[in-house]
Amino acid sequence: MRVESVRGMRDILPEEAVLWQRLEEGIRALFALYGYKEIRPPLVELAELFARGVGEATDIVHKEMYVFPDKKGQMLALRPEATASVVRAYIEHGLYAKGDLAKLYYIGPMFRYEKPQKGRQRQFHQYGVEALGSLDPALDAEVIDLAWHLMERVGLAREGLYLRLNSIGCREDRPAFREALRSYFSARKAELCGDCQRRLEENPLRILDCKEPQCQGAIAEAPKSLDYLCQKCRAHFEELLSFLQDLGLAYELDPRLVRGIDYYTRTVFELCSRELGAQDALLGGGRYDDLVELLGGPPTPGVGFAGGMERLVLVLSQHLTANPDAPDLDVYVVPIGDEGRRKALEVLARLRRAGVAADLEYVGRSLRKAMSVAARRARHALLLGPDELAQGALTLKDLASGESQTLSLAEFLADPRAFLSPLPSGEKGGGDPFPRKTG
RNA sequence: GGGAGCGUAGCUCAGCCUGGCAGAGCACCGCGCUGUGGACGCGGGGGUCGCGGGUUCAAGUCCCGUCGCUCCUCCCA
Repeated sequence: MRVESVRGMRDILPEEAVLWQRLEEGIRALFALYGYKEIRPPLVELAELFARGVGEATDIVHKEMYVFPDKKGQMLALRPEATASVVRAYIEHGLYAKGDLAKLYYIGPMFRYEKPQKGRQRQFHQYGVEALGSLDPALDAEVIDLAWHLMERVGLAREGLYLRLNSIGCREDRPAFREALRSYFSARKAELCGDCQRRLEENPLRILDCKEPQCQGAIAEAPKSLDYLCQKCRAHFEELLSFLQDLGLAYELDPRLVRGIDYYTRTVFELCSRELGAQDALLGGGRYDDLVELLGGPPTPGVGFAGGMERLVLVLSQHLTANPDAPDLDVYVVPIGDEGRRKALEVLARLRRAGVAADLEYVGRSLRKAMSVAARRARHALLLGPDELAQGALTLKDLASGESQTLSLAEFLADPRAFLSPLPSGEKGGGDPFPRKTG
C-alpha cells in the first residue's frame, strides 16, 4: 500500500515554496527594522509548559495539543503556539538580566489537532513577535503598528483590513469582571448553549466569543470588560488609543474580543481580512503581563502577536500574477554524443563556481527536445558536441535573440559571465511584495 | 465534535442521473525536421476510476462502510 501524508500535514511544493521564501524574507526584514531579533525555540516542550502558560482549560491545550510520553515517561508536547516557549527561553537563559527590553521574533511550524480545512492545517506555521520588559502602552501601539505595516508590505490594502481591539484588564480587575459576568449569565442561563453553561463555571469570559445564535442575545447586553478596568488599566488603554490615532491606525472596539488563551491581560487585538471567509483573522495578540512570573521568572510584562503563514500565503497568492515558467537558469548545457556528455559535467562545475546558474540535459532527450527545454528553463543554451570539442570550442546560443556563436572553451570558462547577457529586469513573479535588494 | 459537497491519467476535468470496450484538453515521449527552441501535423506511452465490501451475467456508474480533500459550523493564526 502506498504511504501518503498524514491528515492535516501537507507538502509545500517548489512552486509555492518560492512564495513562502519571499514572505519569510520580508517578514524577517521588517521585524529587524523594528529591532526584533530571531529566537528559535524547539518544537517539542514539556506538556506542562503549555498547560500552565496557555491554560489547562483552553481548547488549544485540552482538545488540540499533540501530547505523548518519551521513553522515560515524561509527557511532552508538540508546541501549539510559541509564546510560552519564548517566555520559557527568556527565563531559562536569564535574558531579563540584561536589564533591557527583549524584542524577539520567531517563524516556524506549530501543531494543533484540529479538523483540517483551507487555511487551517494540523501542522501550520506562525510568525510572531514578543516584547518583554515594558508596560509602556507605546509598545502596544508599536506592536500593532508592526502588524499593520507587515500586512501593507505584503500588499494588502488598508481598506481590506480591520483591527479589533479590547482591553480585558489586569489580574486585579479580573475577579470583579468575572463575577459580574457570572451573575449576569447565571440569571440568563436558560438562554445559553450547552458549552456556555459549562463555561459559566470554568471561564465565563469565554462565553463572550461564543458564536451560537442562541447565546447572542445574552452576550449583546453582557457586562463589558472596559467598564471593570482599574485606574491604571483604563489609563493604559486610553493612552494606547491615542497612540493609535497618532499613527493613523483605525480600530474597532470590540467588547466581545477575549481570545482563546488564558495568559492575556489588558490589551487584546486581532487584525482581520475581509477577503477571507470563516478564518478571517490574519494575526492576533495582546499583552501578557503575568506570564513570565507564572512560568517561574521575575515579574515582567510582555506584549506580542502571532500570525498564520498559511492565511498570508492564501491572501497573497490572490494578489500575485506570478509567472512560474520564467527561466531560472543562466545556462542549460546540451551535450551531443558521448564526447559532449563526458565533457559536460566538468564545464558545469566550472560554470557554477563562476556563479553561473547552470544545469545539464540529464534525461537524454533529442537535441530538438533538449533545445526546447533549454528555452523554457534558461537564457542560454550551451552546446557541446564532436564539432566543438574537435577545436576546443563550444556553441553558445542566446535563447531570447536566437543568435549563436562559437567560442573558445578556455576563454569562455575563464570568465563565463562576460559572455552571458544580463538578467532582464523585473523578470520573475510580477508584483513582488518584497522587492529584493539589488547588488 | 456537528452538517454538506467532491475523490476518474502528472494537471484540469467529462463519463455516473438511465450499469454494457475508461475518455478529452494540457503536459510528457517519438516522427515529419539525422547537430539547434516555443508553431503546426501525425503517432505513442501512461489508470489498482481513493480504499474495502455488497447488489448484478456485468459496477467508474447503484448500495453500505471507510479514508482523504473542500466548504459551513466550531476553534483559532
